[in-house]
Amino acid sequence: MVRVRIAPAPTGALHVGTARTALFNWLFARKHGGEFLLRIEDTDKERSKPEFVEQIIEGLKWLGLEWDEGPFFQSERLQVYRDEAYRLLEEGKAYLCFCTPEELEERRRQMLSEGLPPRYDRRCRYLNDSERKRMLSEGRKYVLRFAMPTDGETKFYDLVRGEISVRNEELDDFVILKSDGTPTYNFACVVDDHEMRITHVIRGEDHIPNTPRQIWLYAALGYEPPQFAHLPLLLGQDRSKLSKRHGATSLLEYRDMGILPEAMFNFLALLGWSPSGSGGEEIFSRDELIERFEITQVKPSGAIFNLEKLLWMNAYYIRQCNLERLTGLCIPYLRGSNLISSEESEAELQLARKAIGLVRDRMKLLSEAPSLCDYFFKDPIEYEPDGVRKWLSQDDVSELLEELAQRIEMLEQFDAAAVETTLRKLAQERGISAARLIHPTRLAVTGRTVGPGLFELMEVVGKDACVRRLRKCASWVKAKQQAI
RNA sequence: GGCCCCGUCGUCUAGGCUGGUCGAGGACACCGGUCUUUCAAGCCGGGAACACGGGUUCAAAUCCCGUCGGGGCCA
Repeated sequence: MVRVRIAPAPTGALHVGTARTALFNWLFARKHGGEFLLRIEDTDKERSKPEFVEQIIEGLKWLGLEWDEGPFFQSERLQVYRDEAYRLLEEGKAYLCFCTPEELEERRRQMLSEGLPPRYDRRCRYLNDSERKRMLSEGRKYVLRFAMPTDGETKFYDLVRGEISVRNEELDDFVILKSDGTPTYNFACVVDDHEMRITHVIRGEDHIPNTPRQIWLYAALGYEPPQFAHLPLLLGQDRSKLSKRHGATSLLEYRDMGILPEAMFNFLALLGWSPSGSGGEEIFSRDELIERFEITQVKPSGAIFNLEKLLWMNAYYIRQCNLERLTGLCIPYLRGSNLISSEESEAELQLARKAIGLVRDRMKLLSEAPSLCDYFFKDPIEYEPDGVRKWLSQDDVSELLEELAQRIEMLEQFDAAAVETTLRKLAQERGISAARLIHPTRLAVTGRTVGPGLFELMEVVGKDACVRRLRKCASWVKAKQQAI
């Protein structure tokens, strides 16, 4: 039975890179009918915060990555790590180290100055019993260090990269239990992955250097090691690891700016992986991704997080989205811009639905909803300067708009078709192109030069508002011309 | 600095294991055209890449070696 996990530290918001790792684990589990677990690595008391745990959970749920077991908290398992660490001590596979941070720092500096790599010199590994007893009786603080083999080579097979090997002399005797009794990352990770019966460790490439150490821990503890797969890192524009200085890195930030979860899911799945022999398709449903996902097809090289492409994909999913759901998703943004009241009425909802239906093709982010459809909810307060220059500066505009207002006011049946007929007829009578009337009308009604088809838009805005706006614009133009 | 990983259009990638079908395919972005009341969307078209050098081979994006470049980890 395949069992995988995501093990974030709650020391910050859920990073999109972590989300991508979670996604690949989830796909792998679903693909193989296995289980996906959530483990919170909160042994760092100082930096771990409950609100980050909440955010991790919220983010994973938003993306639709439901876990089968957990969340487990490392902070609740400290005794387990201690027991295992002391077991290694008894078996002679770990030892007490009394070196103080200051001593270590000094020796490190010295090694560096001698041109040597700064590694722990293992002096406490060779302490004899009486020396050790003396240190203990002096009440000196100690850590537990793992006794690494000093020669030979460690090899492992990575599902993404193939064989990876390191000479053991490169690895020093790392700490497994700190002086305060808390475990280090590598140790807690191995103990947990074993106990949680993890079969495949799928994580970021930044963990490759940890893997050989962990493999030795598995051996020393008598555990069966899992398979490893190291995913390429998500990169910023400059090809360094994606971080805050590249812009938004938190999954929830993307949610808040109006990315749809299915767009993020699809996008993230295609960073570092794509279905083999794909004929250029980019849009995949969850089920298709599960079906086609193959961990061994993951590309080993880093992938730049390309916001442009995410936005394109999001726009695609917005266009595909069911209108009812899309409207619901836009409501908070409309409310935030005071376009609809906090307890919206049925009428407001209906208007929002129609407005969103007309502007959705132009929307890349849900957060654009207010700026795209504010004129459905309130009269424009100004006109786009470019539009004014182009379409509202002719001498006859004021009169044309006034005339159109009058004719529209007379309409008994006010809908897109009627407005179109009325407008085109007026243009024809005056011997001008329809465009010469359409553009000023758009400006008058929406304040903008761009937007949905004018006639459908006017139908939604409504007769009274259209007439009022046309007249208001007509007099605005007149006043402006007289002022010159 | 040491170790490890990586290197196909600007970006995400297909192809690489199993060399010839690759005169390198798709997508985003960009440019042009089309549709059209505008902007989008759609459709059609365009420019744009196998990091470099050396092998192996009849034949290399694909296999081998080296160089360069980038990144990660440790400090």
